[in-house]
Amino acid sequence: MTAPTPTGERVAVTPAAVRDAATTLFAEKGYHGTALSEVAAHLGIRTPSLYNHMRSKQELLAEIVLDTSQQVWAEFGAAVDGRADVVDRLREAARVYALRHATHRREALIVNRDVASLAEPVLSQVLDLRRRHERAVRALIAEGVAQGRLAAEDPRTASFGLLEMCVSVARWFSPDGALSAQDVAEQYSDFALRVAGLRDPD
Amino acid sequence: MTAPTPTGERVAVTPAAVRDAATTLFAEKGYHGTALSEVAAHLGIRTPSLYNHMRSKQELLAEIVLDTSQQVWAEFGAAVDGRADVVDRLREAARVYALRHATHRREALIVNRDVASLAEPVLSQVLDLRRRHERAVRALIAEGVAQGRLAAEDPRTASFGLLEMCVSVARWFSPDGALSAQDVAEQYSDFALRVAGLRDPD
DNA sequence: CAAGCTAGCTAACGCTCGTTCGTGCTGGCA
DNA sequence: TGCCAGCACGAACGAGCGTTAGCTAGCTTG
Repeated sequence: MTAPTPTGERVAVTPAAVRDAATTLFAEKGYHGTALSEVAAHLGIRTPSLYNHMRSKQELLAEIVLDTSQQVWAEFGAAVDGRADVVDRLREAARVYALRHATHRREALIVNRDVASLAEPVLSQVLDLRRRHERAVRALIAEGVAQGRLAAEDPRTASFGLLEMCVSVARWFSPDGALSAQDVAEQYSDFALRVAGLRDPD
Repeated sequence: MTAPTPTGERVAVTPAAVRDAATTLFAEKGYHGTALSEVAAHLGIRTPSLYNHMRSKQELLAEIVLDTSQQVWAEFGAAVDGRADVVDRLREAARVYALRHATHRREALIVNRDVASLAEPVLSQVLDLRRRHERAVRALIAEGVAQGRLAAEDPRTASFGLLEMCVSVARWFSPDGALSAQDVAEQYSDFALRVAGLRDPD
């Protein structure tokens, strides 16, 4: 059950462990920049042994990206669900999005860098999920503007800026830093509302 | 002087043309995801002929990324130079940065995606330039806060969010869209000041 | 018209990649 | 105790990569 591990690790090699190692390496060096031999070395086994736990390198990428994209969409739904105030909904949507990019840095980096390396049909599914998310945020901003609560002159531009700002958390956040993931998410949800033109911020 | 061009192009093949083709393809599919054979096909020549106009694939990447990074730093200097008001300086710094990401989309995408594929010593130079830029923006924010003109509670977090928001322009902007690069840069410089906590926005 | 440079070409290199195959050890269960 | 499934292994594959070498057609220059 455990690998001989010439590199020191002694964790069980499972499909989840393979995926985790691939996630780390894909995030660090990119999909095309990572060889399966590196994934295998990270687990202390030889390259062909990987195929006892996965079907292909492409499927590894597809799983990581699709799962993450679906979770983003689900979290957005949960964030806005049951909140009446449009500003509250937007704040919470931005907060969970920023929080995810602090707590799931590796997956976020892969989604934003290697989506172009995905094969169909997963590529279309992922792009569709991403589009739905952006449109939903844009609609929130537009609703806030219509109610006079927000002052964004162009909801599309604002939604792009706001979302990508949250994405960028994955590029610098460190769990060892002074700020916790929750702290950062809180700050970024404030930033997001300011970008959307919240009147009289607290 | 002109290539036989089985693919239809008939422009002269020069070092600049090779770099331009590589820029387009690296931006689209990533450094490791692009084969030199594709660059050659894009120019209507065979792969080995590329070596009459370049030294290596790695050097192609290094030139693109280093040049761009240096220009960013130079533009920042020119933007803040001679402006007394700290808010004006920050606004202009954000404006030129956002503008560049609309007008030089391909280069921006490469810098942000493939910097990890750079070899030393260029890697260190690029990271250093990027760090200088971020620190300078952070200092502007801190100065604005000290003067009571801005209300960012953490200049570091704000500078990251603000800069990466501008970077994201490269991911969606289209010169064929309704907004010009200047329009977008204007909007984003407003966003940036709001993120930095500008009091009573116009 | 001869010489020489430019820049294209084909062929070939050494290497690495993702993937497949068949073998053999090993540990849990009947 | 004997069997069977699980899983790591070495060997090998075909393909594609970046790069080099050597050749040649054509333009420029005296």
